[in-house]
Amino acid sequence: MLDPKYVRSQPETVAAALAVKGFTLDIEKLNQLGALRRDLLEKAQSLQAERNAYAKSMGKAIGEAKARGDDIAPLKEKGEALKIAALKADDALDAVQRQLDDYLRNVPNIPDKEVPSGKSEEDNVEVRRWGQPRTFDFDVRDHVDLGERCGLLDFETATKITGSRFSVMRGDIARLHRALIQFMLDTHTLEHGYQEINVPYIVNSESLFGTGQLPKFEEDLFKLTDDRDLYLIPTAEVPVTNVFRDAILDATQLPVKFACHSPCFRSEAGSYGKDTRGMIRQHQFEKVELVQFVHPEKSTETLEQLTGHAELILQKLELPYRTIILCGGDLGFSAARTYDIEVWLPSQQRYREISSCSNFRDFQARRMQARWRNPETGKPELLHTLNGSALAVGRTLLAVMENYQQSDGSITIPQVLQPYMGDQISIG
RNA sequence: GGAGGGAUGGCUGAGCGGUUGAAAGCACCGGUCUUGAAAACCGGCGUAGGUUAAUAGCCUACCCAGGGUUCGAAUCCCUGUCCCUCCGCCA
Repeated sequence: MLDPKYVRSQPETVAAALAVKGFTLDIEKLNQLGALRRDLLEKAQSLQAERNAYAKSMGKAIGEAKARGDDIAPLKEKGEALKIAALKADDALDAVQRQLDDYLRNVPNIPDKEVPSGKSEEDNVEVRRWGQPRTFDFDVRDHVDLGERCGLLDFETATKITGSRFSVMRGDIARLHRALIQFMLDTHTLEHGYQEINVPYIVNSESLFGTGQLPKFEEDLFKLTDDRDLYLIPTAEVPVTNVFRDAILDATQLPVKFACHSPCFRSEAGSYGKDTRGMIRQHQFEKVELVQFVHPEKSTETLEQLTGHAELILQKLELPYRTIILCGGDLGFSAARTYDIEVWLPSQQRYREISSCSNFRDFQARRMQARWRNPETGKPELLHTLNGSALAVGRTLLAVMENYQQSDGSITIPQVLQPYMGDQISIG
């Protein structure tokens, strides 16, 4: 959520910034509701003050009246009238406040100044490229063919068990998948100073509101049908970021850096017919996620570091990639700036997204009330939150399969993964 | 699943219908004292919103959350959430 005070005081500036994201801020509506709210608030508060003062005076008055044997009913009458007036004023205020909240909760984060303008992914800007796509002297297979050939990647069985957009992995492919997870977690915990964390894969709606998936994007989620208001996580970002919901951290604790492996569940409603082949877009996939909580002045540089941590995984795996900065129109609801990392897929002859690293500034922190105590002021202030995939495991697996395939359909295991595979060097 | 007991400020913990935004202790900050520190003593010390030039005052809300009773609720009632103890079941 944006700071309501900031929106109120600089509506034109906010509106201009949000336009980059393709969002039209209804200044008229905000001004109107804001002015109305202020009037109603003042009215409600002064009525309440009157009511409180009267109630306070009543303690003594009733005692005295009783001592004299007087009827106390007349004394209560005025109190009753004040109560009714105050409740009425509260109701009027609540109605306006709710409208204002509903509106503000659905306003996206303001993009950084450096974010390029643009409507869609066409307008994203490449910032760097690493590695040279390999040239093959044979016809490349995609991961589906490669998996079928060794019999260890099976989409048909998954369809039988559950439905479309699921997969079954067996044997060395399942092991390679697991090796990738171990490798990623070890790299981030041992080399980049992240603490490994394991969290629930089912979360409540408050957590989803905190990170910004709710209220706007409920259709992307799997919701449990019992009456407990729970959802499967679409990303570990949700439980891990909410670790510090309603918390006040000490300045000495910062930065907090978590690395989390988890499955992710996405309904993929609205992506029918898109990436239907293979494991690019699945309802269930696994991911190693990095999450950081930092001092507000550090988040800009932290995003660069965090993106670098994700890139290093691809470098160690020797997979060619490029990094792009998302344009305003492609930027997510909660993000102020996002870098996507795209890995080279020989079967598609193009780069495909394998990681997304974002700075949310105080947007999520405000929704979650995740704060730190500033020693300079002694006051709690909002943190900045960031996260990034490092990496999406399923997509990394298929990138390894395709980039490391041999003419006979076997797959060479990248050097850094061999220790995690019992020094095995090839699959199939 | 059954039977009980809880939830109060950064922490511990009183209060159980009216001068309680909340005793007391700890922690923290400022001061006195001291060569320095500790101890002792004095003072301060929640968050959010409104008003305001103001981080000054004043006002409002908040004692798990949401409803209710009452002129008046941290205190009484209802619902929910979470925690604890015992029994049962269970990976």
